[in-house]
Amino acid sequence: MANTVENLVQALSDAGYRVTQPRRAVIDALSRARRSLDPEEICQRARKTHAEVGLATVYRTLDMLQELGLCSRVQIGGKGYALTCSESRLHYHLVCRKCHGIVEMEADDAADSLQRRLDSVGFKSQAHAIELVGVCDRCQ
Amino acid sequence: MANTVENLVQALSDAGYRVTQPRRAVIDALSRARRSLDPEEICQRARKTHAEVGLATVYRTLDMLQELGLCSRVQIGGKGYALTCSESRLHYHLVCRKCHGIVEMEADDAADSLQRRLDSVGFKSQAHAIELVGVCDRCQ
DNA sequence: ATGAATGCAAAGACTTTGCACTACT
DNA sequence: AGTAGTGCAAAGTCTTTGCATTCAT
Repeated sequence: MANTVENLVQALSDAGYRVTQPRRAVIDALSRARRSLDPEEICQRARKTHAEVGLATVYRTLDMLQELGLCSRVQIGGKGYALTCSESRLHYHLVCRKCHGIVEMEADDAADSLQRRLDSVGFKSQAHAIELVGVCDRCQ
Repeated sequence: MANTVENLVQALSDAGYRVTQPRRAVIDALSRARRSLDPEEICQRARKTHAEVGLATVYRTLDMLQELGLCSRVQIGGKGYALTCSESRLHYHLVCRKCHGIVEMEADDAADSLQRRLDSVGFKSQAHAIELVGVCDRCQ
């Protein structure tokens, strides 16, 4: 099941949050992104959909999405970047330290056994994705 | 092969960096920690070993260690936390979002197949560990 | 000896918060 | 209508940087 914009918006609504223009715009910007974006970038892109989007709202929306496990924030060189998952099942995000590009990697049996082991130690992972930061093919 | 304090110091030296008292103190503090620490905490603990350690040096040392893949920085609630690996092979770090405690999880076949897949997409992971942030057994 | 590394303090960057106003439900 | 959500700007944190001095090689 893919996390389309509509699915994300629906999840927001289901969680009892209001579906507002700025939130829609932020989600839209995140979904389109092929790389992880910092809050400033998200704000700029969101403004193309809905002119008035404040940086504070971007931060607030990101917190909300992260709370729901719909996006994650990675730290690259001290700075915070955010990305959404296009898949809702447990999988890997490979984040390039240079270009911030994202490669999503299927979970298959490796992650399944990972999930079983997480259960066995009683650890509740709040994310459906695992971030690996490194250098991608093209940037080496 | 475990990453003892001496191994970490050696790695520093091998990489051409000088082995100074402050750096030793930071490494020592990180190694003893059973949970991820923020820079301020690292600084305070390091001062027990070597009285004069500036926060700036902590940041500089963390950058250095991360560069060498000897420590990683996780983002929890917008704040940056650091942790070292006690193992040098690819494995998982389970970081509790509440107590910041760390559970290290063996890699075994799951991570081995992960490594193979990383190779196949040409992605160079700079970390030997994968961070998973969630809520641990005791904090639920 | 000599240049890398340090501490301090100042500068800079990132994130959160307060408040009057707007707009979902 | 009523309240959650918003933008703005100010406040608060976290991180980096400049520079004279110290210290490892």
